Amino acid sequence: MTETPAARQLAAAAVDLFYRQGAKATTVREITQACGLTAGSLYNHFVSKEELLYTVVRDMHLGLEREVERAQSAAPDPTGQLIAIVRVYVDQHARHRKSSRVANVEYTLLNAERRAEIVDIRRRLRDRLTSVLLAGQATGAFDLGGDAFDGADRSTATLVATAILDMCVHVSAWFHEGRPLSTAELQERYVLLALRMAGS
Amino acid sequence: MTETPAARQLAAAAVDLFYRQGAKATTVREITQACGLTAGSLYNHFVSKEELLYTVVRDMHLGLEREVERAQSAAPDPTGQLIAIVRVYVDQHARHRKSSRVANVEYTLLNAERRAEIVDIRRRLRDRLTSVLLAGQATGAFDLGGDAFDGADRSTATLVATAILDMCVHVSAWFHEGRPLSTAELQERYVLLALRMAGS
DNA sequence: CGACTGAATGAACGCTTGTTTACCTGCGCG
DNA sequence: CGCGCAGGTAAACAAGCGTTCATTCAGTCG
Repeated sequence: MTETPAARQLAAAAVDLFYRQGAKATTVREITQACGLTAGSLYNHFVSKEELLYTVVRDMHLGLEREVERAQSAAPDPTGQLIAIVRVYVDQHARHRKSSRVANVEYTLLNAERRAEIVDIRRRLRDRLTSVLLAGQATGAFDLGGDAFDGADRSTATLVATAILDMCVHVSAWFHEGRPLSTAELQERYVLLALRMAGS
Repeated sequence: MTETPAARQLAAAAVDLFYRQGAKATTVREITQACGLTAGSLYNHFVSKEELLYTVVRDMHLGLEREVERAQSAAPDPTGQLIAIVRVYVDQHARHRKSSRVANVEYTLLNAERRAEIVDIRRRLRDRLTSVLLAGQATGAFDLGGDAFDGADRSTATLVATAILDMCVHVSAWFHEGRPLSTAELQERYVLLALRMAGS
């Protein structure tokens, strides 16, 4: 129920307002007014305000997952995959700062079914990094610092994965291009931090 | 305008609801109903709903700052101070999960003046860790991994401080005592991660 | 040309919101 | 003992909310 230019413009205006005020604090009238329309017009393009929020949140999560898959599959070993995943996360959350922030903060306001779908994508993304960390630990490329004699501790790997992703995701809360870092510089610094966290 | 038991009870109910639904999505009637009161009663204890949110957010931030100061001043050197700060952050965000999450997410909804006050506390907290990292780099205890020949790069230290705090703050989004980690175990794991990030 | 369609409109809907008001009540204290 | 008052109530308030609706209008196509 999307894909027309008008729908895209409404979604873009919504992202901007959601980012600045929060989704619940943003009214349908504000969104449509930003596009030079009146309130009722929104319902020619979205069945409800919640569906509009849903498409924004879902598109961002699916886009992120797609980029992560692409980058990871091009990397040869766990170290390269960790680097690739961190680069994609930082890039997405820095370059699409507003939609990323909205997606990460406001998805909790979706109804149970839709929220479950988003939570599932987020779990898949985290599990993907967890597996990379475990693979690297198995080859000796990483040292996750769990209890020494417990070779492949998945809960330790999950914890490190969570910490790495939390750090990357939060970039969307404060980053501004070129103040004082470029996106590329930020990527390289965060790659270094992630490698250190993994004990590389 | 706070400090009576009734005001505290209202604040506690508000934290719980804000945590689950967001502050803007929570109504005055829901908050008072949770305390067995009617809507009007809230105004015997708070001048507005926004002031209630403000006291919740401010109390959490001031409490965190107080604990950080206390822990840091008891530590002898930069390494000990970094460990102390991370322990406090993890402890507070794990043990007071709901109020921490509300404070970190919903402070953006406050009016300009109050938001500026909160942003200031957050900046002070981050600057404190930045200084610890710089001190540790000066003594050779840390290696922050900035450009090698630029001995005391404050922007690099700020970036590492931001990454460490973001990781700790986000604990409030997912932690549940004993699943599978206790607060104490989580503290030690995050201390290890932070030390690695600082190049200790 | 004339029928059809997608999209915008403005008015209205019913409901909920935060807040105010006028009134009531029970407890502590001079 | 009776008075004051902190703290409760129900009811009302205007404003604002998301959403619906009948209608209009501009293109498109056979």
